[in-house]
Parts: sequence; C-alpha cells; structure tokens
Amino acid sequence: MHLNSEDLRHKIKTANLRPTQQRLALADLLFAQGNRHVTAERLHNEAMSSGVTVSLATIYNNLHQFTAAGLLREVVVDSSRSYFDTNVDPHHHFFHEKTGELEDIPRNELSVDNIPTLPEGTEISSVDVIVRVTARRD
Amino acid sequence: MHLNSEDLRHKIKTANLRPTQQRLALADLLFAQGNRHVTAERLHNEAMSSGVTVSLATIYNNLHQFTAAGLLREVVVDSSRSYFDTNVDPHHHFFHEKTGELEDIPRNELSVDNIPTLPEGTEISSVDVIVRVTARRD
DNA sequence: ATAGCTGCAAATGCTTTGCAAGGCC
DNA sequence: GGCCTTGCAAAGCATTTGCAGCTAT
Repeated sequence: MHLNSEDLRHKIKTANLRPTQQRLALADLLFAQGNRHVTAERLHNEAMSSGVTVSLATIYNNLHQFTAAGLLREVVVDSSRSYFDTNVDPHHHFFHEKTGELEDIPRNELSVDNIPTLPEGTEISSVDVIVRVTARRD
Repeated sequence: MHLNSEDLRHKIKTANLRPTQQRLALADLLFAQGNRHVTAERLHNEAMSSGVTVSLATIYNNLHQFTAAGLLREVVVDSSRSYFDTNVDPHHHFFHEKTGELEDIPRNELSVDNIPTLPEGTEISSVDVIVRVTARRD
C-alpha cells in the first residue's frame, strides 16, 4: 500500500503511458498512499498545492487514460460531477450526500442476492450499490 | 395504473401546483400510463411531438417541482444526464449502458444484506442498486 | 526524429437563472 | 389583481476538443 517513485514509473509504463512529469505527479497523488476517491477539480487543487503545474485538461486526459488502463474506475453517484476511485476491485460505496465524500464498502461486507432475470439478450457489466447517508438528526 | 385528466388535475393540485396547460401535458406523458423513466430531453421531444409547446426550461422546472413534491424521483446512473423515475417507491434498476434505458427491479426481487456499520454520525438516506447490463456477446 | 503529451482557449452539452409577458385563482 | 408559470436568451459548470509547442524515447 506504499508505492515509491520507481513503482509508479513501472505502473505507468505497464499501462503503455509515458512517465511524464505531470503523469508521475498525478500518479503519486492517486496511488502512492492507500485507496482514494477524487474528482477532477480536487485532484487539480492537490496537484497545484503540492507545487506541480498541471492544467485541468491534462487532469481529465490522465484520469481517462488511467481509467481506460484499468488503474482507476469511475463512480457515478452525483449528477454534477465525476468521481474516480483508485480501488478497481468489485466493491460498493457509502456516499455522504452533504459532504460529497465517498467511502468503500468491501465486496464481502455487503451482499446483493436474487438479482432477477436480466433483460432479454443482456449480460451483467457491473453491480453498483450506493448507500447514501446524511448526518444523523437526533 | 390509468389516470384520466381529472386524476392528473387532482394529483397536481395536491402537490400545490397549478394545473397549467404545460404541466398537465407533462403530467399526462409521465403519469397517465404505467411507470416511466425519462430524461429532460426525451420528455421535451415527446411533448413536442404530441403537439404541446413546452420550453426546455419549463421541462426542467416541472421535473424538479414534481420531484420536490414526491411525484418523481431522480435516478443517478449516467454522469452526463439526469433521469427521472415515476416510481417513487424504494426499488432498484437495470441500466442498459448502450441504449441508456432504465428498467425497474422491484424491491422484493433483489435483496441487499449485511450493510456494514455506517460512517460515524450518519443515517441511511437511500440504498440504490444499479445492475449495469450490456448486449450479450456470444 | 517522432509519436505521445501538455496547456491554452474555445467549444460543447446539460442545466440553471433572470426577467418580461402571460395564465390561473 | 396578484402570484405562479412560462419562455426566451443568457449564463453557468463540468467536461471535451483543436491545435501549436514541448518532451520522452
């Protein structure tokens, strides 16, 4: 759960991407520590405040390239913006509606059963469970 | 599952909204038959082709007013557009990734169990399951 | 050298808003 | 009449795209 710059370089090369300055910086923010959930804007802010100059266009390019390479997964929980999750294994999420925070629910800690017959001629692509939570009022 | 214009009028008044020409036309498209899943654009097209003049702004106004009144529920499945569901009871969805079609999964036909401990100080707002499907490749 | 990347600025697509004119009670 | 609605056009936002210049190999 701790990747050094060599690990990151390797991860990027394996995805057939060039280890550019910006890409490495983003990979560092995303993958160096444990799992993360970020929006493009948040990642942009983090990059800026960590002293790396990256344009928003490049943030989007890289988020999509990482996603295409299977290094990230997009999570659809909010109609106004996209979230990207560094945990690409099947799992679910808690979504805090007020703060916009996402939190993983490991796949084995929640079970979805008895999925009915699929629509004619289709197969499952993924099963996404979102447990939306709000501050408890009591 | 079949509402005539009197029923629709009543439904609208109960929501403290005025039964205007446009609102009635939209309510008719949405609620007269069984459950539906629509995007703003789709509803706009349907209104137009059924001969009713409604601006897109009014479509959005009404979708939100109906949602606030509990007559519709917004479903988040696609980061690029919003879907509105006339079925406001707890239930889940199949989402066809290619066609953009949504289909209900009755609550009792699918079970979500063992939801882990919620994040500190929160309570559940809703549990949404989306079974994403694609055309079967065989 | 050259194919890939980056950044800017412009464009896009969905959605929202401001405001004047019109419709419902 | 007064307030709610509508519709238009403009504005807003997140995201995408075109393209010239830069960079990794």
